[in-house]
Amino acid sequence: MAGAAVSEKRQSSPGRARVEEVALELFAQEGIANTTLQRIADAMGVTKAAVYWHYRSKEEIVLGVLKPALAELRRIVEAAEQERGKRSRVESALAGTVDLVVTHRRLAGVLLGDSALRETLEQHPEISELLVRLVELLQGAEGDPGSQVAATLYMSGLVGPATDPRVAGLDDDVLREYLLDAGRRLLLARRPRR
Amino acid sequence: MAGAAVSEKRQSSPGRARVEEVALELFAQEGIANTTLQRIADAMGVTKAAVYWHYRSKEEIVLGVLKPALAELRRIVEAAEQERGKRSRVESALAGTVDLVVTHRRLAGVLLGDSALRETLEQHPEISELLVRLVELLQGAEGDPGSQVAATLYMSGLVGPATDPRVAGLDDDVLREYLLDAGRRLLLARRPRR
DNA sequence: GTCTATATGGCGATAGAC
DNA sequence: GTCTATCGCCATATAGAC
Repeated sequence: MAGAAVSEKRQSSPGRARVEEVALELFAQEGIANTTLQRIADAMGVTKAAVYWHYRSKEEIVLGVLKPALAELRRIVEAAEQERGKRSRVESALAGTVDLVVTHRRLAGVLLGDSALRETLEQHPEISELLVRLVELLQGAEGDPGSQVAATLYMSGLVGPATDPRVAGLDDDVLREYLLDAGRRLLLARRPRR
Repeated sequence: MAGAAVSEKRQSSPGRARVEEVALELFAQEGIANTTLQRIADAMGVTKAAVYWHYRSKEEIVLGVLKPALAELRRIVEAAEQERGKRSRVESALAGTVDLVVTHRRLAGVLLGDSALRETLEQHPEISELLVRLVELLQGAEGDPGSQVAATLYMSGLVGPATDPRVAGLDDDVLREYLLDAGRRLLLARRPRR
């Protein structure tokens, strides 16, 4: 605790980085709920108490793991909202989310796949507000039921390509193109009026 | 235990039906992991031990709740496999799964949304084999990566429309049509070759 | 079939020595 | 920063009376 305590830099220490690295791996493999502090500690070769020196709760570990992805998602949403046309906004949000999922598959799988995590995220207004903005972007701001159904199908569906072992072998660039194709058909194709 | 023990009918007693009814409600509202036996018992106005008289484990309750949906899914898969053309098989599997999700939204939400449940289902070969056959049907038997991505996006995406509060107000018939539209665009639209 | 009471175990989290 | 040890809690599951 030499000069580190000065002004409390919050977040990011080398110790935390190591914890979050192995935690992500375990979260992706076995889910958050099944990943006990004991297993994280075992994987690091230390004890629970050593892990807990860096954090005050398990939730803090989870949020630490998710933080980079959420920061990136925020940039994606804000960039998409800068686009002028409706269609451009959808395209931008689509390209951004696909890229995020493809390049961070394990993290995306954790973020999207864990139902218990949703409750946690809803406790954090700045995060759930971000997700609302994302869904609105994907809907194309139409707000008609057809667009809502398509948008929620796409959003919740991303977990499949992120975790399905059958697509795990695809290169990033290949998966990205297939996902963009699928997303465009779902979100941008002309739909019958009702 | 008058004449009920004769030949062990397995499954389905009036007592089990009542348990599974309230269990489904709680599973849908708060997830399987958060639904303790105590809460099921409270909702029924009895004690944990009374609930446990009908079952040997919590997993048996979960499987009991899921059983009707899985039986229906089996009929859907087998019917789709009887269709002759590739496209007909996709159409049939799509219509069947959409109908299942729409008419049993809460049950579908539980079945599709719980990540811990997947591990349980994978322990039962006859169930996971059924899901494999379903994915193959939705892929159109092509097996190319684009079809795999689309199929897994659709499958994992169904949980959204099944649970999203923004579409909860839609009538069954309306939601069914929107989901069929989305599914057709995703699974049946011509895709660029690669 | 339902009850009270308890066994059994794992979890997150803390205390305090080193 | 890491350790040993332990607390407090709540979960599933069981025993046995009624």
